[in-house]
This record gives sequence, structure tokens and C-alpha cells, in this order.
Amino acid sequence: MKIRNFFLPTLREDPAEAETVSHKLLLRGGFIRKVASGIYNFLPIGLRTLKKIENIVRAEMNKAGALEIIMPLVQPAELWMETGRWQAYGKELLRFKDRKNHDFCLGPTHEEVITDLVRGEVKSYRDLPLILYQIAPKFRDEMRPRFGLMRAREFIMKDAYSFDANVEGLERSYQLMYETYHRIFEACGLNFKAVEAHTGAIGGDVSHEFMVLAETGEDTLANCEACGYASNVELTPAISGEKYPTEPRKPLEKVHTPNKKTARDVAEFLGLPLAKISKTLIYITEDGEAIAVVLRGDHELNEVKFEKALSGRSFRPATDEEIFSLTGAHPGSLGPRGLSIKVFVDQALKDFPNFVIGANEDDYHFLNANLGDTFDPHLIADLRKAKEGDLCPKCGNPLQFIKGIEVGHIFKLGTKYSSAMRATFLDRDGKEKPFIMGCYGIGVSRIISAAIEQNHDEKGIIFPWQIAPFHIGLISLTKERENHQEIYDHLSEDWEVLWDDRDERPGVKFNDMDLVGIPVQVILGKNLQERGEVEIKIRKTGERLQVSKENLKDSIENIEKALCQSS
RNA sequence: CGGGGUGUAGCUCAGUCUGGCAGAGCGCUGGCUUCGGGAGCCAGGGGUCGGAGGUUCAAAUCCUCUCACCCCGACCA
Repeated sequence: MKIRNFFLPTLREDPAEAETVSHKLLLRGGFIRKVASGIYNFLPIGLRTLKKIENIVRAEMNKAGALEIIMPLVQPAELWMETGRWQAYGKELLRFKDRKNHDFCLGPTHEEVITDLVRGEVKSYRDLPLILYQIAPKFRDEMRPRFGLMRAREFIMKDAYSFDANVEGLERSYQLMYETYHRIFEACGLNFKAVEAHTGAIGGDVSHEFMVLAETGEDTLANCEACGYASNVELTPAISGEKYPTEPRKPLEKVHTPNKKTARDVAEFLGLPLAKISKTLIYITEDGEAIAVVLRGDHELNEVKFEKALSGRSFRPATDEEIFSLTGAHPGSLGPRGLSIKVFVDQALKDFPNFVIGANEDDYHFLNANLGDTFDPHLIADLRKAKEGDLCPKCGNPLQFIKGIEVGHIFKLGTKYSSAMRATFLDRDGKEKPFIMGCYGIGVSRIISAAIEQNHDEKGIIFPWQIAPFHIGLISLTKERENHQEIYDHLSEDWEVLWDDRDERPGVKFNDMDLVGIPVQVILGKNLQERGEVEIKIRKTGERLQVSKENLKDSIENIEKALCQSS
């Protein structure tokens, strides 16, 4: 492709609307343009990258025996009512009416549609297992779209759904997809990790997330180098390596702590370590019950664990007014002693001697609180987030905490949707049974952002070879066009080449080529005419080599191999 | 939805406090020179100052309402 015939509107300056690296570079490199918040045009070079990823995903899914289909973005409310998600899904589900006043929504996911399809067509265990997938736009009306393609409202997703006759079949399908996902992300040249994850709104019990490792990731992963255990931190059991000293229980002592609101303030004021100051949080469940949660001052509540402790009931923080009427104090002086509501205590406080609690009286705390003596909790459980220093739940070695971007998520759904929608088949024993389902998502457009977050420098993007919009950027610095055309044709036999044939200054061409992240640059300068040599620059390393025209293809082949191996 | 911020040329932004001719750099068009890391000079084109209403002799600037976008939080594949 000659740039003269291409559409590549690059920007010299960072657009004001972008904050993160990938968002800035996607706009500057002419990959995307915004249409509305969280809604983007893909320009030619952006679409090329998207298609590269799609094709890798498609090839691996097909290899695994999955069958590609396309389902509609617009879906009727009736299907969503069958599973109850028309009510349950919340405002992310964009609902509207057609001209006949019938309710519809834009599909944020396709469990209902696929289950409806399969229940109508598949009647026998003989037709199972079946894995269907699509690569198609999704719409989720995110309350806060951000970071360009990272969290868009309209985005491209690969979603696959498996149908099996029994749990053993689901296990096989799940495992197949787990392995396929590894192959997909490897084939994309990404540095990633599969972790145990929370199932969220899709439902089901077991799930894994696939995380692209990048410092700017929104998720935190706990990783054990010793045994390979890895989980999303919202799921990681908090296992401390700390041993509490056996210390005699001292008598409870009320102290004046004027205007000391945070655990940190109180610790400083009392001259005690932060860990010794407990904090009490008040939450209200969806059915209106107030619950107090007590944690060590240096620990944070894990909301996923808390929700499990509430048997899945959702909750919200209590307002200051509610807190005052429940405890008689304001936040900053709350404690578990003497409360009439249920008290949940994080297990880190078990056997923790003589800690500080709020007195439920403004500006007062108690020293030397002890579980059992000072108050009796209704529940002692693992409620806090795992943190630096905690131990691997599998092997007991210290965990590492790293940041990641979620690009894939696989779930075992079981019969959640098939039962609700009465999607059944006749099994070998002649009995009617609901399909055992799994679902498997990949954020195809998000991968572009994740790849850039993981692979860039101050000059721009450094695409992995496998998903680069072009393999070779050919830069003409002199006017001998016929010679250059010949090299362009020659390279195009084996690779996708973007030829900068513009009448621009060299600096402009170099900077644009660096910006858009094409892995190999071939620079045609004076040496071509004088000595028959061209220069190759490797975008990732900055390495430059002079090679003769004759050796050009061999050199690039070697570079290609090296780039594909290292990533 | 709560808190904060920004809307002025295609892009980045100044001008708004203290009302008085609509600005700069980059990009764009034409010309001359330049040509291995975002060139120089000359000449040009380009604006409902986000929108509506109000105050005023006069509004980008002050007031009211409204819309859009960005950031933080809550939420989430």
C-alpha cells in the first residue's frame, strides 16, 4: 500500500480527549476517531489491525471445532424476560422501542439469543457437543466509558457458547477453550496470564480471565512464581504470613481521640502501628439489612468476598445519617461494641490481641479490644483484599501482585440459561435434559489497546509482528521511484508493505512510521544508488543494518523469525 | 449518579478575572528554496467563540438555563 493512496491522518500532538498511552497513540496514529463517548470509527490502519486479531481468533476457534455464526445486535425484550435479565441487567442494557412500540435492546452479550437458537434446532444428545461463536459488535451502555477502545460502549467481541449433554462434556469444552485461548493470545504475540476469576453478571461458578500484563492495567493479579497459581485479586484468599504474639489481654480502656477520623490519624495520635487500629464499615444490603464489617486498619474490604458472605445479596455503603442513627456516632469513631446490627469480622482479627476500636461516640476510641471479650461477631471470615506479603493459597510461598488488562473471560454456565429458557435435548436414556452450557468471550477491539499498553515507547506503538497492520514500512528518501517500486513489488510478494512514497521531509516519514508501530522499516536512501544497499531498522530494538538488495528478503525473514519468537 | 474540569480555526491552545476590531503555533492552498529524524521565506484560505435566553451603547468575556466531552469515584466483559 502506498501512503499516497491510503488514508492515514496522523496527529503531531496528543489529542486533548486522551489520557492513556494507547488511547493517545490510537488517535495520533490514525487508527480510530471518536464519534461519541465510547463509540469510535475504525480507520483503515485500525481496521487492518482489528482484522489481524479477528483472523487469529477465527483460525484458532475453527481449529478447535467451533462454528462461526452471526447473531443480531438488536434483540427482542421477550428473550431477556425469559431469563429475568430484562429486569436484572440494569442500565448497561440499552433498551428502546420499535415503531410498533415493542421493546428491544442492543445486545451486550448473547446468551439469550444463542440459547433460543439452539433450543429450536438441537434435540438430541447425538448433536452434542456444539460450540458456536461470532465475532461481532456488542453494545454496553457503560456508565463511564474510558481510555478509547479499552472500555468502549460499542466494541468488537468474540463470544462463543458451548452446549454439552453433561458436566463431563462441559469440562471438556471448557478445557478446550482454555487451551484455545492460550494459543490465541500466544499467536497475537502478547505477554499474558490466565487467572482464576469472579463470575460477575454472566453467572455460573467457575471462570478464568486472560490478562495482558501491563502496568496500566485496571485489574490486579496475584501470582505465585513458585507453583504457578494465579488469580484476580478480587478472588484471592488472603493468607497472611504474620504470627501474632501471645500477649495477655489487657482491660478495655476508653481514650479521647479528638478529630481523629481515619485509622491512620488514630494510629499516629496514639503512637500505635496502623494494623492495631481496626476500622468498622457499615453497609446496607439490597433488602435493607444493616451490617457492620470490622477490618484491621491496614487492610481493605474485598467486596466480592463480602457479597459471598451475604449469600450474594448486593449492598451499598450506609449514608452518614443512617450510620449515626444505627451507632450514635459519625464515621471515624465507629466500632463493633454494643451494636444491635450484625457484625462481620475479618479473620485477620482472630487471635489479634489488644486492638483499637471506635467507641460509637464521636471523638472516642477503646484501647485493648479483644474478639470474644469486647464483642462477639456473627461471622468471622476472609473478607479483606489480599496484599503484598500474603502467601499463596496453594503452596504457601509469597505472592507477587501485578497489573493486567482483561482481554478474555471463560465461564462454566451450567444450566442457568438452558433451564430458564427450557432449552432441552433428549439424552441417551430418553430423558429430556437442559443443555449444560459454557460461554467464552474475547475483547477483540480491546486487544488492540492492551497490545499498545504493553508494547510502546516514547516514539509510538511497537506492534507484535503477528497483529501489526503492516509488516514492513518502506521509506523512500530519494526520488528514484522506479528502483523503489521494484523493491516495493519484491517485498510485497511475501509481506504486507506500507510504502511512504510521499513528498515529505525525512523526519516526517520516520516519525510517522515509528508512531504507527510497523515492526520492520526498510529505508531507501542514497546508498541504494551508490552501493545497491538499503537500511533495515527494527522498530522494537532500534537496531539498524545495511544490507544489499539481494540479501534484503533473507534478512527480513530472519528478523521476522526473531520477532515472532521473542514475543 | 456524586465530585472536579474543559468547550474559541482541521489539531494544540492563548484571549474570559478587569466587556470595546477574532488571535498564535502546527496543519491546509499557491510559489521559491530546502531534503537522513516533525524545514525556511513570501502570499493565501479557514470561525454560528458548544447551544438558547438575558443584561448592556457594546458580550468569546457578565447572568440564567442547557448540551457535549474529559478526569476521579461508585459499577462492570
